[in-house]
Amino acid sequence: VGGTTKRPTIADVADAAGVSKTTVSFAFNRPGRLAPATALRIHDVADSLGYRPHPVARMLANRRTRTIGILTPQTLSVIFENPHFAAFSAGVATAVQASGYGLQFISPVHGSLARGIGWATVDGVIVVGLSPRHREVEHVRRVGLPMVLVDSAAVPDQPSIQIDDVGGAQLAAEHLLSLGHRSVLILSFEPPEGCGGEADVVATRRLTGYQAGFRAAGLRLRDTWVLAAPSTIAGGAAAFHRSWEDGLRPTAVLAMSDAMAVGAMQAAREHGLAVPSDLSVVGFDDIELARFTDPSLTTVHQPIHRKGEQAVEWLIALIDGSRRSMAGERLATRLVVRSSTAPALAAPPRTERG
Amino acid sequence: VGGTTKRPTIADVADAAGVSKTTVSFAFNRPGRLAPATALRIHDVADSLGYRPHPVARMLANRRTRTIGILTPQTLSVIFENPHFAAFSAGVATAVQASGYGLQFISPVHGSLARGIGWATVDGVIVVGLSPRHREVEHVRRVGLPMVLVDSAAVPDQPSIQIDDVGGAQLAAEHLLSLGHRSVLILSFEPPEGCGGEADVVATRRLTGYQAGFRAAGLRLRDTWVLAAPSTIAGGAAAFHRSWEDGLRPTAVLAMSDAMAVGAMQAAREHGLAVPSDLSVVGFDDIELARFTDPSLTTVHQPIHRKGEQAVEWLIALIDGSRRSMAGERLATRLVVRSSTAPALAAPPRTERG
DNA sequence: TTGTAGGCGTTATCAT
DNA sequence: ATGATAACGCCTACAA
Repeated sequence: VGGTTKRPTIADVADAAGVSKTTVSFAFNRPGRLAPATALRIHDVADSLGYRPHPVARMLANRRTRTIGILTPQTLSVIFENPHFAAFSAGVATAVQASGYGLQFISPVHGSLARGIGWATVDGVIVVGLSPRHREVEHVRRVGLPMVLVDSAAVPDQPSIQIDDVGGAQLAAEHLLSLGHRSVLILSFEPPEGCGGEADVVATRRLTGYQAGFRAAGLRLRDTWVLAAPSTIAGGAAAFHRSWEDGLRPTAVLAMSDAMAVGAMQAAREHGLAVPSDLSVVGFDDIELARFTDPSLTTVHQPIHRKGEQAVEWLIALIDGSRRSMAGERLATRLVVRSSTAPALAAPPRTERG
Repeated sequence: VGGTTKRPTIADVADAAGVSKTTVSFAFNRPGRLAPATALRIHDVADSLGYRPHPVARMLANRRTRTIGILTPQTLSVIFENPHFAAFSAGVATAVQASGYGLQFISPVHGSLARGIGWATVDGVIVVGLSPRHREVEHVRRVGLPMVLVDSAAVPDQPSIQIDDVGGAQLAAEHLLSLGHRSVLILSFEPPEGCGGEADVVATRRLTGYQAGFRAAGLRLRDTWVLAAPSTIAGGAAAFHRSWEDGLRPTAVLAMSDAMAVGAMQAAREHGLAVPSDLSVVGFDDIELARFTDPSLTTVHQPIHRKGEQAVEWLIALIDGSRRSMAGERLATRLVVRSSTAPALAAPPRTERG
């Protein structure tokens, strides 16, 4: 129970075993190059001393950390509570683990992402939800850190995972319109904090898709029926309540995330509305929960898990310098019709007040 | 543009600015000790060169990483999809970020946690769901890495966050029994993989609590009515289906996690059962979703977020050597009665077959 | 206010 | 099969 004795180093082991540091290093990293007996003895000595190679020193000498980072502008705590991000992280984690890499979450330190990056020991980063022209993205590029963009916008010469937000959103809108809905409330993401007024690219694309759907039906979106909220269950619920108090009486909701959609369904119930007979709801993402709500949620499926895996694969290719085909065909989205949508009532209430 | 040019070092900056390495270092770490003009000039030069201090070298010289690790026996991917773990991580992340630390997830490399630890650059670890006598825990202790145990068992001289699993489970059981239920299906965690046959301590404690509740009512658990499943929505659903096919006809379900409870509710609906009139369901954890299911879920609340924060606080105290009061009063649990439980029907079906 | 020199613990190169 | 020595990039007494 030595307490705070100094941590043994490779030199201590070398001394105790009567060999050189090189030999000890070999015992751990290239056991094949050593006489079996020597290797064994060294490991015994190391164990008895409680020695293990110092990871940081190892990284410095190797000039690689075998760790990749996930970079987001949001606070870590909101991230884990966001089902979409959690699922994405799961995809990333799967690929990372398969490649024998470590995973680090990089978030703003004292509000500064740059500072966070400055302390992160990673070989490359996956950047989520940041515009390619964002300050911090430029920073990473200048620093020369390998990087893959996700949920961002496409720029040439910059690997980025694209998904078909516009197409998916359009399908969602068309579905609702074809069911006869004309009073549609749109629940949009709130622009992420600390983003310097930059419009959230994903929200913009999805809105564009909704618009396209409306236009195809000869209609157009009304600004009053677009509400921004945090992409959470509570956020969606609050937004729906707000719209109700403002006198809006939608027959359908188009939510940019499943979390918001679930919140809207919950809020609707509290106002005595039945889903889908009184109110249809369409989400986005197709998180696991969407199959398990009551009624199950009609939503736009995107390959969240795959998105994470592909980001890692590309990033590691970038790190290894093995420039593989990073041709950016965008990942497809598709509408999944479940039980939260139904035809609009014959005479949908069109009033905007009372 | 430059492609693969060598990364600039502190020496390059020193040369370009016509000062010594020390001065450059001061410019970054102790700006106060420098003439303002000098500091400014150095920063300019550094920027134009694209220099940033190398995090790994920094760690080596400082002998601290300013990063803490979360250690779990599970695959990272299952972890993020588990709402309870996600919420716990959020709590950890909150505290970590407030302390200016980084966060790293450590998971088995090639099936070995020890190998994962060997490569992790952390000042200390939070160990989740591992028995104090687990091989890997012993390993961490021997290595002398500061450590806080969570969802584990209490041992003297080892900081660990305790929550009142037994008491909470007992409350849940008593609630159901007092409503007249006698045919109760228990959904238990599956023992985590790679745990070497070691019983999962949390599951054991909760089962003990259920038992205590039954005993207090003069009853006892029947083994046939305890089913193990993965702690997920799908796992809970599958388990309920299985029990139904086995001819079990419970009037109530006692699930060790909210995820499993939600799954059971979903499965019950598919068998034409209404919750709570035909089947009462009680969960455990009180995740955010529990308030938003339909019907909302009666469950045992535990302070998940707080659990994460406290783990970090203690760990950092350990790292800093500021031995604060780590007196282990266990965090309280309490029953939250919502809408998923109701009195049992007058004549509960007691048959175990058909 | 700034510079000199040694150390942090490891791996890699090149001998022997 | 093993060893001496020089990186790796930074920090920090201590000296000037």
